[in-house]
Amino acid sequence: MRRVTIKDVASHVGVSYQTVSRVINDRPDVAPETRKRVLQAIKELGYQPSAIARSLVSRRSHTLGLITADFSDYFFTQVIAGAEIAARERGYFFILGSSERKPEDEPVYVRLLTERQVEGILFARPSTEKDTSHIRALLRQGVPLVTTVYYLEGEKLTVVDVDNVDGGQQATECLTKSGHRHIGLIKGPEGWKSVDDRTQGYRLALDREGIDFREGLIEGGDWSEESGYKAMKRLLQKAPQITALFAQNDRMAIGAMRALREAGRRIPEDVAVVGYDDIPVAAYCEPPLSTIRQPMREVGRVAVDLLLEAIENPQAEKREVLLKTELIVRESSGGRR
Amino acid sequence: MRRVTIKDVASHVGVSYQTVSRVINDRPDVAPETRKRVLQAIKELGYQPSAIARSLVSRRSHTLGLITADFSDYFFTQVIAGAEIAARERGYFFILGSSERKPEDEPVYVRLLTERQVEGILFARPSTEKDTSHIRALLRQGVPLVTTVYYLEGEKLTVVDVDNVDGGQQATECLTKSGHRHIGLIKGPEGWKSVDDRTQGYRLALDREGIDFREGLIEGGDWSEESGYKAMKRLLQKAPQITALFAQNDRMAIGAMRALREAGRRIPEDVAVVGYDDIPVAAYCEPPLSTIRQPMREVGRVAVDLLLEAIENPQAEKREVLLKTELIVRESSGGRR
DNA sequence: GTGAAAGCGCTAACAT
DNA sequence: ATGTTAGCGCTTTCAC
Repeated sequence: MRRVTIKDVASHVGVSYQTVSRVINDRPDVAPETRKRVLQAIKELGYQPSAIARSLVSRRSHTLGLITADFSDYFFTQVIAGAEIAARERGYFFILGSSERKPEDEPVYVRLLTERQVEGILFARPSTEKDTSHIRALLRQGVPLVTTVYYLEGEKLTVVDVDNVDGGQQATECLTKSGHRHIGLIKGPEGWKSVDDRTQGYRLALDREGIDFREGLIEGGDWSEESGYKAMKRLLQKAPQITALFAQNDRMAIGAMRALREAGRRIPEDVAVVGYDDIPVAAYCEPPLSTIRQPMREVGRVAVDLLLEAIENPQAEKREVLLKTELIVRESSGGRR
Repeated sequence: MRRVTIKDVASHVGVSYQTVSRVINDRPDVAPETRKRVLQAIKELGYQPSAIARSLVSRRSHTLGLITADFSDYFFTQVIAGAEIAARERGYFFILGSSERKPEDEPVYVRLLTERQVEGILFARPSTEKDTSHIRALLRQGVPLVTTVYYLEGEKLTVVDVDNVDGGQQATECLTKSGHRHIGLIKGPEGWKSVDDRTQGYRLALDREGIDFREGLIEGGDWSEESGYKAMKRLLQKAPQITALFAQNDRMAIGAMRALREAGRRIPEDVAVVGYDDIPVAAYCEPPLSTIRQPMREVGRVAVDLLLEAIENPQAEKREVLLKTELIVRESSGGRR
């Protein structure tokens, strides 16, 4: 069962196959009558042009590579959704090259992606890579490249990120403004820039109120509910005086709220809580979780815009785009005290 | 900045480019010394074979198409993650062809996918399509095709699904076994086979205990927390006697639990609740949610296995594979009454 | 063991 | 307006 090719169409109509090419590419120089017959034959034979053959000659694959690490992560999943839609609107497709659970394989996927002639690569994963030489190699080769929330030391990259300093500050201010002075912090894992940024925002908000930044009020988790739960337990142990908590993502906030309930602390009366992300369940937690909403899909969309821009104009200046967050006040943060 | 081709390598070494081809394809007939020099040149020049050119001549793209509808859906996201890993292990890549929010565009993406010479297509989306003619066309053309949880009337498909009848029965039995006789049901949206199946399981479990199946205990949602919340409110209105609830996914269960709390019903003392999916937050709800765990990643993995099987052997018999669910008992379902 | 020739399906110049 | 020639980067005969 051979595929129908341009030549089959041509001989069926009785013209040269180049004429068929003209028709499918909507070129002007072809008689209306001929065009009609060609179109008819295309339909009859069920002809579909081969994108591969086209790519070979045009040297444009209209394909983008996507490197991701974790499909369970709500943030990146949404980024990918936004990116996918944006790419499709512009006539591009994504090839999936995830490296879930095996960051050490990433260089391999990147190579496979470039072998497939992707015109650019989007890195939609956190900055937890050890080996970055393959990325530097890409940069040297001039492969268009955009990352989301991922920076590379000593290299200028085009990255789309969320203003996490501001976000962390918004979250914390929501608490300080209610009069809280002992505000616990549950950080995300080491090595994430967003963690450092949100922490800095936390610090700025405290400073503004003249509250000391104290390590004793800080614990860390790995973004999971369970880690938030455990961090909160430790925090309750070492800093029982806290009256508020900023958890750097909603999942940890939810785990922390469970620990608080188990410890008999009421939310928000005894301990006010603010999360980060605004995942769908946040509004239905007990109590509904105040949080910071991030424009995740927008991140993906902008990333694709910049990637296509870089493809069009490879020597364009690399730049960093920061998107704003929004504070969503629900019940867990309490009112004014 | 031209790409380095096989010919560049050849002339650099001083051999014909066919010899280089032999080396990169690990063919035997090449002198060890020549091979070494070629390999050396490949490294020096940074040569990468063009997968596109290779595909053109070999007529194998080693690419699979992925049709999906919603990256926010935990189930399908996990299926995709499992599928992606399985595909990569077998040397295949996925091209993303989602049709999020625009099911009417699906035929277009399918066409674009086949133009890209995908060797097979995985449909990882629910069965809510109106227009199915493009899928029937694919079937007629003999394009290898596997779906997850999607059936097509009047066509024999290879589909990987979860045994939702059994799952619904497990969920409901967990409630009947505790002595509940007035068990409410919050269904997912119309048109989903999983909804019908879970409902049938609910019915079977009731039958087994000699409990009447009553429409008055049933409400429907759209899978979201909010819809579960509203459905529960309606249910409380029309069937205040219920002492238990089976919500067909966790997100609706979480919404329902909020409605129950607001109505002053304790969980599980007044109303026991069981969900479906075992999403990550389920264990950290208030109270922790009993639920049915589905082997989502396994679904993706098996789907890819079957797809590659169909590619190898196009006339292989189509078949349906049903994976088992697992009841996860936490607090929301209560103990024995 | 290696090279020459042909061709995968298509586009793009150049003829006519 | 249409056909001819060449070539994209590679694999695969078939010679030598």
